[in-house]
Amino acid sequence: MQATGAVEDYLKIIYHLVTKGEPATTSTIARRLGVSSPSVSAMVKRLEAGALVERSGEGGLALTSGGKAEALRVVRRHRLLETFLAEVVGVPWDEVHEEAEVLEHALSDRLEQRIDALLGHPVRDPHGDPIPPRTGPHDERWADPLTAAPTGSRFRIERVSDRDPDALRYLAGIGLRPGVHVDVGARTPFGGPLWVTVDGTEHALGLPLTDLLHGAVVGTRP
Amino acid sequence: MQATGAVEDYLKIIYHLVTKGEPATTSTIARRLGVSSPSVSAMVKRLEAGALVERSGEGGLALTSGGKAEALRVVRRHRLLETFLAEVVGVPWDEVHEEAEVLEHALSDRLEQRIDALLGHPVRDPHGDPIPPRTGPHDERWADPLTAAPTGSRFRIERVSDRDPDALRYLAGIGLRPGVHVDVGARTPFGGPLWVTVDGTEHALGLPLTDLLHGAVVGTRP
DNA sequence: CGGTGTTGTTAGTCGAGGCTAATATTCGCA
DNA sequence: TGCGAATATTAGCCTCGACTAACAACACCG
Ligand SMILES: [Mn+2]
Ligand SMILES: [Mn+2]
Ligand SMILES: [Mn+2]
Ligand SMILES: [Mn+2]
Repeated sequence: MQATGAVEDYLKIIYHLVTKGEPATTSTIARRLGVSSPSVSAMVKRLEAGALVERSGEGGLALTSGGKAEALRVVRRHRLLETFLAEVVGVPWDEVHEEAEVLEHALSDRLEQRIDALLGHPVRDPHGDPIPPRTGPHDERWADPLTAAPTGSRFRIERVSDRDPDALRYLAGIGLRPGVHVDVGARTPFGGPLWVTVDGTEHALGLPLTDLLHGAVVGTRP
Repeated sequence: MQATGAVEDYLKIIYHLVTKGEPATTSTIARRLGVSSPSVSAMVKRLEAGALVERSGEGGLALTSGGKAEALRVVRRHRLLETFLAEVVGVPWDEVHEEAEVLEHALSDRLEQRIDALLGHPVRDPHGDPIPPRTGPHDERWADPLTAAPTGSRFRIERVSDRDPDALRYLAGIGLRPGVHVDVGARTPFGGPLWVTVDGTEHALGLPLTDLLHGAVVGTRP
């Protein structure tokens, strides 16, 4: 089957849902892609005919090995482009995702390899997302969200979800980027904000925000 | 009307034909685009409905002001991308055209402006083609082909047609690039090669090649 | 003057990728 | 227990952009 831009986007979404443990169903795909359910039904039929996805026992869809390989190629192009745009062109980190979402479908193998070499074969994009290698194994596992970190712990941010530009700008503004350590403070009950200290300054982060930040506890507050 | 990638390519081809003084007809467009005549007929109908082209008295099609503006936007993106790929990414000059042919349809205004600024607002692409400004007048006129230069003259190369990668590689190999001066030697009769001296070395160039090189006579051989 | 290309259009078809409306199923909850 | 909401599919339609087959209008040439 011919991997058009639309096909690539569907495969990528299914890949993201599956690797986050969320079910890849008609409705979740439709919501994430901003498309009607019948459109997804029709596309899934084409993807099945092309042996890129299959119905997986429980609930949703799964990628076949061919579908996963294709999805990884698109994810690789996306994250390489984000890195390239940020590091070489100077595009701010809250804009790179949107640009890469389009360019990922127009990048040739040849140019991908040139960009990869120019960047020195990077392994993480500006949001901390791992860049799948051209061949060989790839680990997409997400670390725990900051939401899950216990009070009094020290937390190292590894990945920041890149889908909301406004959130990204805010987070960058208070110094929250991959690689940064934060001290986890009090948790306000009933869905209230979580207090964290970054660079000596305290901030109250709402749940929508703390769910975007993933990483690992690396000790206790000094 | 929605300017899809296909529409952009049609407008660009019509623009190129018209500015070279060649008629923009169904068959010339079909040949250049590698597409059937009926496909062109249908697309031209859509372009007319969208007020992007109109039948021009003699022979072919003409761009409306809206169609020309759209064509210039695509040409600008194409040539900016070629320049960017060559200067920043290090893509060889015989490959940039093919890559830009695809990327030109995926470049946002925002990114276009960043690249333009990063390059210092270039006015010529790697082949010497003028980059249309974002607004304001643009001169696309082609200088004379080397074919027309008289024996014994000194010729300054301004533009090199970028459509044939093999020819570009060959030309670069013997030092023929925009800005270079050549001494025009004997012209072999009956379509035979033209002798030119570049960098002190004599080369015999066939007609297909001398037609790709455009520029101006800047004096006589010293 | 009568073929024979070349050119352009129409008619009809196709696949991709979207849409709405209608129709099951199933699930949660009063 | 039964009703409404969510979920998925089908049917039917649309646009875009390609294709082939067929046909008309000309031009050129022997
Ligand atoms: Mn995309
Ligand atoms: Mn990212
Ligand atoms: Mn193009
Ligand atoms: Mn060029």
